[in-house]
Amino acid sequence: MSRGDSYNTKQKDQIFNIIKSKNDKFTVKDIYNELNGEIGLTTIYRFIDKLALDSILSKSVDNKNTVFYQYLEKCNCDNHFYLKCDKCGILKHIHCECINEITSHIFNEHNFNASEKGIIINGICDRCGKEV
Amino acid sequence: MSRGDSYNTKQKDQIFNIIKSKNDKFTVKDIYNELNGEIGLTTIYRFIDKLALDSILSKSVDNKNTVFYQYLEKCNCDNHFYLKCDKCGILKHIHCECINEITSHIFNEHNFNASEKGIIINGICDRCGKEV
DNA sequence: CTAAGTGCAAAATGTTTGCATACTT
DNA sequence: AAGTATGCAAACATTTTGCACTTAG
Repeated sequence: MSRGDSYNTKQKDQIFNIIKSKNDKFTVKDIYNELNGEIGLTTIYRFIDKLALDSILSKSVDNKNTVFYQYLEKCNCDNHFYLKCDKCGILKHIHCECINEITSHIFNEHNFNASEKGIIINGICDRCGKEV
Repeated sequence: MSRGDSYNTKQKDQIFNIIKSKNDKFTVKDIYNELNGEIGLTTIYRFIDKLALDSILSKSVDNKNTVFYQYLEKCNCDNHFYLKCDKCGILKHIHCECINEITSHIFNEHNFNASEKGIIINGICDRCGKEV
């Protein structure tokens, strides 16, 4: 299981299992709490940092300066991308052919490789759009 | 000049002028330093927070947990969007008709309003793609 | 056996808050 | 005059580091 680390440990497995179980955003503290302090904060920081660096997690800040993460599930298909809400930060996983056109246009015309970690398009999600 | 604040002050003007002069990302400290401590850190935090909340600035964290901002210049044209590099965080302002198709597709088919603050598409920029 | 990972306590950093003062309208 | 904004110092929270110890390969 390539996760950017070299040795497999009980701690990494536990942390990764919790992460996989989340389809919403979470913080380092969330993981720590869910483990009832079984695993040291430092370890969680170190491991999550790696996952984010490997683009297995996305990393953001909200307006209260809370740093949060979200699991980017790798799926087999190539035709997928994410919609990310500027307000609540949620990431929505979308399957659609349309992404191929977008990607190649942007690559050819604008010299930008948008495909590496999956495209994330920012905006305002359904739910937040209804508020205010 | 609508900037999400109510009273106009010398400090806000000074801060906003510096921000407008930057076409690259910056941190709160950067602004503070550029002012040689003329304006208190607290004031800068408070004002920049508002600008970010009003989507006049984009806000992100890098892998070293440094929070940085970038000025989202409003231009008159509707056909513009941003490409944001996942590595260096730079935001590139792009004019292209293509964005209209993308936006309306995503809105109609995926129920997501991507137009509110200008689309930001994440990926790997030209320069960073060549490194590694 | 060696390299890598863990976790504590301490240090460093970044951000927010309370409050008295000053400025805008 | 009333409502905001400022800036300092202090409080707070988050993240990183050093180090001795444990575990994986």
